[in-house]
Amino acid sequence: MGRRRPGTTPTLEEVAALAGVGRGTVSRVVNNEAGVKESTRRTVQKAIAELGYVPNLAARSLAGRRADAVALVMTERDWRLFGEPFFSETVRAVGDALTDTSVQLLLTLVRTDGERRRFVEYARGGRVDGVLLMSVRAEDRLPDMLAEAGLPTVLLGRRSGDEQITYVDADNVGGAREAVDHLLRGGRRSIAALTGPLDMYVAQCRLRGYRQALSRAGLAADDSFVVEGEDFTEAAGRRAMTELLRRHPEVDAVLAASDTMAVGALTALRAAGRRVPDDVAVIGFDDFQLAEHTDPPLTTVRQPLEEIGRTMVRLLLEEMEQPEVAWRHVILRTRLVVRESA
Amino acid sequence: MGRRRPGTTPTLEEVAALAGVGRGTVSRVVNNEAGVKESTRRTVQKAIAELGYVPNLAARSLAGRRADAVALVMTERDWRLFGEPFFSETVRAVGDALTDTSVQLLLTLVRTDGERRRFVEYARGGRVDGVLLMSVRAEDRLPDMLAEAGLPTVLLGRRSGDEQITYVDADNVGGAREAVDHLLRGGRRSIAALTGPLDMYVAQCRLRGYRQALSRAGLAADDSFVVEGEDFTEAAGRRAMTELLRRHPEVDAVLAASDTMAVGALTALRAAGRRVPDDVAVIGFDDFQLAEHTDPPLTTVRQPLEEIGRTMVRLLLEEMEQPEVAWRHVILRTRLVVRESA
DNA sequence: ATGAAAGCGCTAACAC
DNA sequence: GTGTTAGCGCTTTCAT
Repeated sequence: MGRRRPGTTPTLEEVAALAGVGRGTVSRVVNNEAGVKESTRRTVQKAIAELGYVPNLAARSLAGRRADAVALVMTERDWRLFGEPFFSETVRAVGDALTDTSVQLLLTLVRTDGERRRFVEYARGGRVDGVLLMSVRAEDRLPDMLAEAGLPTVLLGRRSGDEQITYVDADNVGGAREAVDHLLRGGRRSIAALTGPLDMYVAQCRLRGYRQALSRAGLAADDSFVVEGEDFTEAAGRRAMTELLRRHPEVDAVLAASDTMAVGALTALRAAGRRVPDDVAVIGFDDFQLAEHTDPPLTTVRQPLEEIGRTMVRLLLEEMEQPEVAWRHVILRTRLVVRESA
Repeated sequence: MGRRRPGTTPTLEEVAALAGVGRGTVSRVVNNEAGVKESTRRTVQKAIAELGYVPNLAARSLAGRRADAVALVMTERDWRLFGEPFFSETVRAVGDALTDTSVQLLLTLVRTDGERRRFVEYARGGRVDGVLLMSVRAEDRLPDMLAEAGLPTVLLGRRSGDEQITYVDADNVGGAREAVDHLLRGGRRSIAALTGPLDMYVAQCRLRGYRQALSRAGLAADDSFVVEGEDFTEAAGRRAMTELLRRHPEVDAVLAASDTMAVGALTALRAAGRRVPDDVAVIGFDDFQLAEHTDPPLTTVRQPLEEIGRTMVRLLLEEMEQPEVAWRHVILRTRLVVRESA
């Protein structure tokens, strides 16, 4: 709408008049529906081109069809995190999954409660057909507000063990367990975990996998080998590793809750004069550029972000078609990417 | 609208019925218009709350009002760049500038021509009131397509010297000149420039500033001291610096076209056994975390991103009100942030 | 101050 | 096949 000069945007009706057909026919042509004589179709298309007609999307949604747009929402107080590879990779994956559709992807960043309210109004207002949410904290009510409004909603990750909304998640428990198994096989015995903030379910899961691996190997649990990071950043990893070295100088392996944390851990280890990986092995969860550009290269637990994005989109589109399904959960396998220094 | 169960979303009419007033009155209350008796207003508000009424935005836009949304578009083939601090900082700045409005910010990423087309349809379809564009290449027609459609459009940066669309830009020429002046004052004489891709106007401007400073100081221009990077990334900076050292081992100062490039240059310099800044001084354009976390800290030419974002939003909102203005240009001053090692 | 009525541009159901 | 018609939910005159 804006203040577009009236007349600038021709309507369906004007196209119909120029083509000498009814509005219904034009509508059919525009929406590529079958059942229009080829010759009329061409006449209409010429009229459309001549007038530079573009459908008014507001009218279209109002008339009962879909908005042809979905929102991908990031709920982070700190927008700098939005520069993290995890986010940009996810956005890319979701965008890729939508390229062949006519669905417009709308990225929205929700920081405050005010923005939360505004977004709910926007979404409930029927401007999107569905919502994808990433990085949702356990206490965030946004997903419930959307779901209650009857909006198809899909989460990346879950807020707790009994999430009542459709989500796609990586097998964080299994991934962490596998990583620790790998360390154990390598002969490591003093294995520590630098976790993410434990009010996030994803961090809890990874910690659980770590503990499972140790207990299955018959090793005693020692929580002094677990240090909680305040977030998943490099700085948090550095601080956590420093604290860990203070407690346990004898540590010979570390599982970090993210690849950025792992890089932070490396820094702290080097500052303490430790050699990696001969002296201390480091495995990071997640796997982006950072892990590749690290020297020595990090072994990582890779999340299938590409597939996570694709799956989220698939579930969302399906949910838009079949509202009778209450919710579904999909867990994707992680993959251990071993990078041993030569 | 999705497949929202009918009746889930009450309409204005139902609110009016419950409150025992006309639809017009409810509309006025919802939009906070004056001229409604305080008692009626309260009655209506109670009905709204009771029904959980939320205005249908499609209907609202259709009825002639604004969409109450603006899009911030990134046109980058490579979405990884979207993780660059320049982008996230700009997004943050624009978001901040919009927090106190009822305007929803929609971030969209446009990579291919297909996505370009889809976005234009979306925007022309009246789902946004205006468009902010960042990182537009010289040959990109998207801004023109939008402007021709009568959509208020504001660019961050310009595509050429005679941009015919409203834009906000930093004083790239002045910033580069100031940086080189600073190097000259420090006694440097063999000053090189690692530029961005020269098909981008911003890169041309920074190169021009570099040349101006040298020529004003009476130094001969020597283009073998200029190396063009393929983009603004760290890798490009590393490669450009390596090439430069091959050509001119005697170089004693470098102006890099971005802070990430500057970091890349540092790496290359160190690999070549050069000491920074005693031996070679480095100044980066732009200024984010990287510059701070670099050792030694980089001197940088800081762009006022906060103010750029604010100004873009202001211009866009104004343009939405006054379509009679053809276009406006705003250039903001940069600031040299000197960080000398102790 | 408030109700009634006329669209906004489109889709979909129904006639022909 | 194609034209006609009835809304979708809201804003906005225009009466009252």
